[in-house]
Amino acid sequence: MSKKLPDRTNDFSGWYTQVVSRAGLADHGPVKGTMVIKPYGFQLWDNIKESFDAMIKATGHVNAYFPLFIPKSFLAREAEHVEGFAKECAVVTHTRLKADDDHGVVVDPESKLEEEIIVRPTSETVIWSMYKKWIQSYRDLPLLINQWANVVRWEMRTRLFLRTSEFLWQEGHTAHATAEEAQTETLDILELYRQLAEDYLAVPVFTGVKTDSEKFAGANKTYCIEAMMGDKRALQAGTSHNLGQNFAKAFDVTFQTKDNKEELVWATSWGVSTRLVGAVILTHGDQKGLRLPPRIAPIQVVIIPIFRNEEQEKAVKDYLLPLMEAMENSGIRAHQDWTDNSPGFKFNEWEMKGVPLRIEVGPRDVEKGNVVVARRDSGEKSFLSKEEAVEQIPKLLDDIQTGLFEQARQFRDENTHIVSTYDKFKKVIQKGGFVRCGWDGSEKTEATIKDQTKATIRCIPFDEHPDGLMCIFSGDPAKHEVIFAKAY
RNA sequence: CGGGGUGUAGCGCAGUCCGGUUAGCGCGCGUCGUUCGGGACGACGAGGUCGGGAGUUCGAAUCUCCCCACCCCGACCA
Repeated sequence: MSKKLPDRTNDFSGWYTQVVSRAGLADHGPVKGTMVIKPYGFQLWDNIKESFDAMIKATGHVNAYFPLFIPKSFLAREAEHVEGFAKECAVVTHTRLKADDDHGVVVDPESKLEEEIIVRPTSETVIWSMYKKWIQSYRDLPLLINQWANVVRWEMRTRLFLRTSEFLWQEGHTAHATAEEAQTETLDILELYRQLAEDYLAVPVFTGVKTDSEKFAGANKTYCIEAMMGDKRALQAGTSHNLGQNFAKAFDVTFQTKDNKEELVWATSWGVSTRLVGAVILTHGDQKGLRLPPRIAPIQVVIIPIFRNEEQEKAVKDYLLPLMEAMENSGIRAHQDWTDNSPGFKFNEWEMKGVPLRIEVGPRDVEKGNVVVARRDSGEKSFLSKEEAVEQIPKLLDDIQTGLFEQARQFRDENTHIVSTYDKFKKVIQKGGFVRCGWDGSEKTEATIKDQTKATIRCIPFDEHPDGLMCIFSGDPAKHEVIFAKAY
């Protein structure tokens, strides 16, 4: 394995693959398109998960778990939904194997299922089949349930974290008495996603609504957060759907109002996935590897001891004790690396893994009462007294958190262009970047542009100003101001 | 599913065209020693049904046929 990563500007995708592997985040599973999330990668996901879990619990949501298996017929209940997912469903057709003649196994034809079972690509259908039982009165509403689960979508082209056949996510499914309430929920959750992305992952996002062609199959409206990756392509980082009464109709879920009328309930669903880990890598990584935002970093501070003999080793170890204790008391996730690799090797290794702060402690520091503190974001090294270090570390971590966000936002803004001619549009898209421009609202325009440039409408941003704008393609008055980009 | 490619040690590869002793190399791994403030070095060592099957041959990683797997490029997607 070569020591240097592939060049991030020329071979971004090679760079990504290597970072995922060499930072110890994930590996390929034995079945094509599957992913093994390794401990370091899983801690990262866990921290993201814990952060969001706290947010939804604080807003009245509760967790539950619904089955992996869904009757095949359920998917067909909602017309658009089935069309959207049919092509990528794994199907269970048999329930057992039997020994083969030559020491293998074959599917036992006798075990064929009467009704085949699909592996959930998303859980709307099972959940709404249950909601039908649980909802009778307006008193049962709103029903605010989330689940953390795996889902399977049989993808043709996969990449670790960004698109895998099986992935982990959370899916919220809520039921409400009124359309207004459902709409409020949809947007409230989108706001939580924005906070998760920006305040925790330090990934700046555009918020907005999807066009009809890009919306979730079965939704009335899909809202999203869209981020720009280091190669100037867009990544959809989270979606929140207003499902209207589509699933209530499909599963016949009604409730009695206060004045004893029977009405269909209103629904939302929303999800973020392990793709967020990919977003962090693609947003903050640099030529040395990962750079993790402190709030979600599995290890926030790594300590590299330096010594030449047993005497020095002991001196360093003792010297570190109070420092470790102080960090533990302030809730900092610190790790000492006592492996027998050389210090230089460790520096590179932990930089690859993206640990925000590194502390070096050697004989010279012990003698002077110092430590060396190095920032992963800027590479800057400073020599601090031990006491200063204890005091400065939380502040440095905060600095890095906001610094990474600011850096990413600046990069995104520099590469988001307002253009008014299709020529200019094509140039920007080809070079890489986001385009903000007018769109006449027609699906045909959208499809033609996609065909010609590979760029899609990532969203109609909430802060759009379509007045006076012309459509970039047709020249007609714009119905919306939209953001175009090539997407993952 | 179409087009292209690759299967040899944990990983990356050479050897295959032109069959011939004991199948190599780099990284990694193990033991010991010297190192250690930006990817250390030496010595010794472990590790292979050469993707699978059948065939040709005195002899097959190498030639022939069949099968399998995976990767890359085109139509879908969080």
